[in-house]
Amino acid sequence: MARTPKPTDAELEILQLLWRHGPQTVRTVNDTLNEKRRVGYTTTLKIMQIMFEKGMVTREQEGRGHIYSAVYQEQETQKELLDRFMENAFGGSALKLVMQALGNRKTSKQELDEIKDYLAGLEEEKK
Amino acid sequence: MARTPKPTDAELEILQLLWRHGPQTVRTVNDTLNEKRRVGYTTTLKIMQIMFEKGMVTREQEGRGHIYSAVYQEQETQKELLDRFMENAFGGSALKLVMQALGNRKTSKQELDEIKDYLAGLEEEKK
DNA sequence: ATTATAATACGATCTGGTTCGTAGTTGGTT
DNA sequence: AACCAACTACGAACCAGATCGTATTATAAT
Repeated sequence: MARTPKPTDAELEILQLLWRHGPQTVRTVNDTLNEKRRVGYTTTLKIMQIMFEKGMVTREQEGRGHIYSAVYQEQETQKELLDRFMENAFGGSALKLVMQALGNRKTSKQELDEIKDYLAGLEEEKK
Repeated sequence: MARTPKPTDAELEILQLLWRHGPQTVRTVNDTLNEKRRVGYTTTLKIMQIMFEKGMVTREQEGRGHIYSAVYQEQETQKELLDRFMENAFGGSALKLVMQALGNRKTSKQELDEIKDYLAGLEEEKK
């Protein structure tokens, strides 16, 4: 029960929706998912039930059904996933990962500037 | 056969070793793996055989056994994985990913400097 | 040549994730 | 009260990955 559980791909897809649009019913989530690809209602239901058992979401009764909410915030979940990914794919090197993320990709000048500002801020803290 | 196959976690772990220490036997790979955790020899063998079938590694006979080599370079594989991960976990935002990677983590001043230099280089190209 | 050693090949098992069908329940409508 | 629509709960089926045991093969040493 201790740590924030690591979501699977299907779970992450649902978490994204809960983060973006707030607490929702299974129906709503499933409808949104079906805008992109075909998924059965009970499939979505099952996954959200599993997420509930794992403690990744809470739910409260509302009429006949439930309204689900994400337990962990987007950022802390992303941090966990990133740590794992950085370890698995980049041998733990944040440097390599960042360079790969910025390189050979159409990062806008504006984004680069934002990152530079962000870096400047970090340096301040370190001092 | 077309694209660079997406390695699983276990495969990636082995690829790391092939990238770092060059072509090796199953024995060598397995020994190295066992420095960190307990894995049976046939497990490692099996995975490397599968990787061979998938075309992720090549191998050449050498006495009784084989010497395995990675087919795809570290960087191109990392790029594939990163693209996928960025999409899944960060909704495709390189900016968010980079910030998360640099923030709340003990990135050394030296690493930060390297990144700044790298960014400066990128800006040059863009201009 | 026989044997011991070490590698390969193969298949069985286990686990976790995804998908969905079916059965049962409940609340709102008539 | 009876009915219908929508929701939940549950479990079956399927697939992929990981792990390992066993059988087979081949090399090198005696």
